[in-house]
Amino acid sequence: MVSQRKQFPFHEFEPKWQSQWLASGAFRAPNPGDADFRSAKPKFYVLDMFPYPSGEGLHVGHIEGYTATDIVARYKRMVGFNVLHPMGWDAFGLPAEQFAIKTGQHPRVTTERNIARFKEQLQSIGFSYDWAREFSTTDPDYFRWTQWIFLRLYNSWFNPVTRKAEPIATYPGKVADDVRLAYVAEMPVNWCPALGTVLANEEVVEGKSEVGGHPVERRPMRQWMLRIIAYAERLIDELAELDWPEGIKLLQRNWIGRSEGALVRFDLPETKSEIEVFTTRPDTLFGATYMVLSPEHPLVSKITAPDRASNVETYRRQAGSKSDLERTELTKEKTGVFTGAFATNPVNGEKIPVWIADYVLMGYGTGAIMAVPAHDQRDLEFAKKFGLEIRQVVKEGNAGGNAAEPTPDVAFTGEGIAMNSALLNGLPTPEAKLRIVAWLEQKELGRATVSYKLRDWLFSRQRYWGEPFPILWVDGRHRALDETELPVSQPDLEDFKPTGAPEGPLSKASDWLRYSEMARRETNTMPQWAGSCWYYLRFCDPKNGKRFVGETAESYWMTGLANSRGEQSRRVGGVDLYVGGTEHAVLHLLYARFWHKVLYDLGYLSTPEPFQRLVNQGVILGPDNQKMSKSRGNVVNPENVIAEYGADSLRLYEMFMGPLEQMKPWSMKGVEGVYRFLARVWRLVMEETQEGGWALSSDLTEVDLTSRQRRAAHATIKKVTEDIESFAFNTAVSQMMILTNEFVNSRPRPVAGLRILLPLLSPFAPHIAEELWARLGEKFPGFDDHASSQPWPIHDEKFLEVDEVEYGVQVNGKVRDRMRAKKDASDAELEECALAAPKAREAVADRRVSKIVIVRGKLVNIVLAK
RNA sequence: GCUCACGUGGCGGAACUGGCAGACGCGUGCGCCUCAGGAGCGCAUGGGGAAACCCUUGGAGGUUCGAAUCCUCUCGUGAGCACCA
Repeated sequence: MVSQRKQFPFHEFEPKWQSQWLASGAFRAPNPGDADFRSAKPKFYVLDMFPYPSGEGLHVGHIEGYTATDIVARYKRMVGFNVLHPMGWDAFGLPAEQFAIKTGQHPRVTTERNIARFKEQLQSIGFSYDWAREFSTTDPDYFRWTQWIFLRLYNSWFNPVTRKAEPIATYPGKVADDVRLAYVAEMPVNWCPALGTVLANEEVVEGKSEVGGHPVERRPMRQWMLRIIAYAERLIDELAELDWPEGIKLLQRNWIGRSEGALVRFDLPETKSEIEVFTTRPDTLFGATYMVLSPEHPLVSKITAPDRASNVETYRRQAGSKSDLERTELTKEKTGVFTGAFATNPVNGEKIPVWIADYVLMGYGTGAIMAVPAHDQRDLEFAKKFGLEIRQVVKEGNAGGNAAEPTPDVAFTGEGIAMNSALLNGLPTPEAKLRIVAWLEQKELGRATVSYKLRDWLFSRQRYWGEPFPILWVDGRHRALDETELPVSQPDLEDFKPTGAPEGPLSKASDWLRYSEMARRETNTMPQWAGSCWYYLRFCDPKNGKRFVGETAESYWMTGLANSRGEQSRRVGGVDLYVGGTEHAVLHLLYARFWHKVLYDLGYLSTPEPFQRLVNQGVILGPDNQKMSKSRGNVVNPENVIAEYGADSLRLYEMFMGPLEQMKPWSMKGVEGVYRFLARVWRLVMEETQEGGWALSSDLTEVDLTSRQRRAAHATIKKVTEDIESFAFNTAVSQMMILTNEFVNSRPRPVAGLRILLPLLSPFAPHIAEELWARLGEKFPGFDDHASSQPWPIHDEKFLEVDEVEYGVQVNGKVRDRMRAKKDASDAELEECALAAPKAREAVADRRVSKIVIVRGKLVNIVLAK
């Protein structure tokens, strides 16, 4: 295609301004202590979820969120804030490592190349980042502190009394290793043979790896874990204070999965053992007719009767070899085997059989349940299959109501009235729960408790391209390296292939591995999430060589938010605005909160939460309304859009498409639409010369705005300001279009209008705003400095007022006519005027008017009698 | 299955706290300008109807002087969870 002459020379001025901003350090954010730091200004920390620099380059989805934050950053600077708006790279991760395995090229090389490309692309869009704060999670100066934070976790425990992390030295018990926040455990984990590594629960989706979709199996292994469960309660409770979308809060709450219930002890006299179960329905204890242990339950071999041992062993082996996928797919039919053991139901002394079945999961509760088939669907299915007793102990309805016939296929799981339950009979479920728990506690057979779905965070990976653990192994015991030995860098390797064993690729570097005669290094590395758990802190003070973040910098940027009017708001967290996709709802956003709370508890931070306000951008679909993917061939490349329409058009279009949070399809026609708008703005100021160049328009004059223009201008100031504050960028753009259309045909064209429009436009389309501002400066005074360093315009309500308002005239709620009325017309005048409107009179005809509703400035509704 | 979110023209979407539905943009039609236009400018554009007028925010009810907005049910789409005891 022959390149068409562009409607305005963006390809000249966009790169020009980009390099000028870069050269002048226009968006540098001074820290407290710097010579140019202005302490009187309020601060604003606006952060993007930093990207993984993939080989694909920047995606239009990245740009949507980044444009939104850039608009806010630029706007906040113009209203007088110190703005921290940084960017960096989350560069440890699988793709670079897999590329290395294929090509033998060191991941560092690929990573550096990708970072360079990403950076160039971001700069070509004119984002106002303070590039002096840039870092990558793979920089030794950065991951040194990631390792340091790991040591804080390793050297801390969660004190249940204070509900806080404390240094391990304060632990009163004997075995510190039992309570460390970072600990080693031998347990069944998600092993992905294809990736040669284990994965966290959060990284496994429907039995497959989130990355690549490879099958994942369960396999017992020795792994590093982080004790995130200790924080489950605070992670739920403290969500309440955050300005996050309710949907994300809900996702986190559900993921953490708090449920209240009771622990109940069942004795097995024959083997002198006891089984503890968790139940949310202690009120149904009288209906417990059997028990089920998870196949992995440690008590299984102890209690199994000799004549059952081989059956049980076979079943355990089968269950153990099943992948998660198989185990969930085979859910239609319940399976299980009887252990031959009997337990005593503590409430009635009955002997009930103990089974094992894979529908009971070791990972939740105690790995054992009491089965109440009448009131639990799964127990019912199991009981029916194996012919176990079903006993109804709750009836539907209120006290005195009839007992519903137990249906054969559907268990009654709702609340109701206890029956067949001795001391509970006649009690409604909530009271029955309290009563039985009190009874159990008194007899020391059980107690009220809270259980969570959240598992501890599996924190080690068998990979090369990640942070090595600052840990040594001596005689089979782990020991922390001293802080002074950080960072621990990966050894150089020729071969990055996973070993397929828990040792991982680092074990191939024998020199590196051998720390001393006795000590060997830990060969696992940290998961990719480690680096993103605290990067927002490092941005406050990225060059600090003495501390992970300097205290002054941290307390300045992470506390003391003020809104645009300088008012302090209630706050708990540090980053004032955090924008990114929903895909991190239960991963990064949960992990980062956890680390942050630990560091806060240990006294390193000033706030208990990392992100005060979170906004999710919606997914951008391809033009065909499908998810963008290479295989569908519907991926929009931002570089092409910039070449064709310019960076300002790209930015503006992404904001104009629709609400930020919403999913929406791409449309090249839509890009052309905003491109035409920017061309119209350009021609407001410039006109074409005979020679085909551009010169200031001869229509431009220093005349007053007409009252209509002034009203439009002030309405635009108001709307754009409010819309930026409320993230309604699409309607802000609409309003600027309206204002521009007001000036298009005005001759002479008042320069004063541009003094308002260009600053409003500059956060959205900074290049054209700067260029036109500079061009106007050649002839008109007052256009000194830059558009982006202008104070934000302030609207004046008095210019918005009109003398006459158009009213809708309704009869019985239907618009029949319209009328004009003075803005301060009295109610009586409005009524009279409405009744006189011809079409309204026709609609009223000879019927009686019962009342007239007046909505000032809007409408008059004539209500007729029935 | 459970939980949550969302359904408005041919399309993306507007509509403050219940107050004139369809702003703005795309597309389309007609006209102007032009050597030319995938440029620009003007007018029109929810549907039906010649018109008066009627209909219209997924569907059905309800509350209200008045509902896209609130309530109940229902259908559809999307997301998350999924044997969680």
